[in-house]
Amino acid sequence: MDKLTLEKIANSRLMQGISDVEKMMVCFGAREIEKRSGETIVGYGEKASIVIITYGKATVVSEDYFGNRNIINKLSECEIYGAAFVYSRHEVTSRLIADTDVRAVMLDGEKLHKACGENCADHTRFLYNVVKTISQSCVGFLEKTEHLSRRTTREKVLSYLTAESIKKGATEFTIPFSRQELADYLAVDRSALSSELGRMQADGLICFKRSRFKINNTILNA
Amino acid sequence: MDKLTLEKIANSRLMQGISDVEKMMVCFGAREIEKRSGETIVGYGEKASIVIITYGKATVVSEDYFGNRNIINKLSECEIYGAAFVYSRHEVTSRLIADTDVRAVMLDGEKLHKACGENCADHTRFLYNVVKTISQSCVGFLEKTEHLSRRTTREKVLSYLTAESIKKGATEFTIPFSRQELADYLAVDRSALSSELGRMQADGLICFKRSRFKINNTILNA
DNA sequence: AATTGTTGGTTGTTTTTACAACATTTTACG
DNA sequence: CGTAAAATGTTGTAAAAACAACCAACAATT
Repeated sequence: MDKLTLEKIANSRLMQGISDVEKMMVCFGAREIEKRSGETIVGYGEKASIVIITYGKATVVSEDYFGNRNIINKLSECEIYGAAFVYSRHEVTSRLIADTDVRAVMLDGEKLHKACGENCADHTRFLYNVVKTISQSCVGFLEKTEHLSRRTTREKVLSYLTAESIKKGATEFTIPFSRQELADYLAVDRSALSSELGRMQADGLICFKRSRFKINNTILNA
Repeated sequence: MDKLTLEKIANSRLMQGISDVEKMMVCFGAREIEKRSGETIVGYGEKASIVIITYGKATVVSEDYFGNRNIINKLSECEIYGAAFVYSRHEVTSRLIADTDVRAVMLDGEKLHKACGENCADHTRFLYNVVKTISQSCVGFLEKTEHLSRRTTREKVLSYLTAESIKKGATEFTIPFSRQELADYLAVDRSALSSELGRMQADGLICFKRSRFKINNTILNA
């Protein structure tokens, strides 16, 4: 495992405060993988494992039997996928797709359930990091259900954009989605989303160009 | 803390395999509370803590500024609330409401972050239980977003009912929601939900009476 | 610069939903 | 048992979304 890969892994939230990251990789049966843009990194029903993205970007999706795509979230370098499936021992019900060429490290699901037997500080710390990471993604899902629970497209968009604005700490920001992706994230029709965004701009609620948005303070009166 | 309360706590998923539950309660600054039906057990923005329901039932909700209620899930005896907020250190963004008269035990959020210092087996096991429990609720949210992402009321209902059927392992089962609650869970209008359920019954997809549902195998062709 | 593909925007039509108002059934309780 | 209150079902209408088909802008490639 090269220096750079190890560095990316050490930077992931899972490995904060771990003294011997390399040893952990051995413990958890880490193996490096490479995928081309568009390929599936982890598919439905596959053996659960934790994926750490070390290079590139990826999207977590689920699709129903009629091909309706549902975007769950987006992952960048140093971010992880799959922990909730590993530790709940639940079947993998989402799919991880490479947006770009991707390098990643996969930690074996079964090995993650076993401590190293030495009850070492690193394993305890790792478990704590897992708790924190999964909790954060849990709160993230909670936020997404907030958006999805809004009745109109306008309300969904406002809910998402204000949350994003708060996260970025600015009224002007770039979102990580194309139009089609934003539509799939908010579970609305793309063209309907485009129309509504246009109306919202006409109403003075927002300004936007492609994926760059600015929300106006008039938004509070909407 | 009386025998029965302690027993309920020991039965919660958080305490599986813990040898000295009573000592854990001391470590985590457990305090017992009682609420009347309809009262708020934990409100928005309150100090994060883990709540273990020892008697009664409760509902997790969030409301937007215009009073639209969004039901997140329902909790029964031995089930827990709040762990994701505690460990993500995120602000509490949902509200826990008593459906019936409720007795519960609250574990102090700050104390949960500290091990007992003795690096004891019980604390390690507890942390592992936390991981498992939060992972399960994470997967639960994932499932809920599946329902919410469907475009029509019929699809939302089918998605929910088939998931429920699989969970119960039977085609006939009782759901934990009233009509209004199911509507708030699936983010649709109550009367529209009633109509749609009627149409679905007329179409031979389902049979129902109040909260008792039976899904037909014709559902596979829908 | 021309070509091609991708992305975003526009418009009109059909379907679906929200909303409101009311009818019916069930439940709680004096 | 009878009545009130709550829950569920029904219907009609107005609003909103999905859908489809198309156009415009932009990016990448040669």
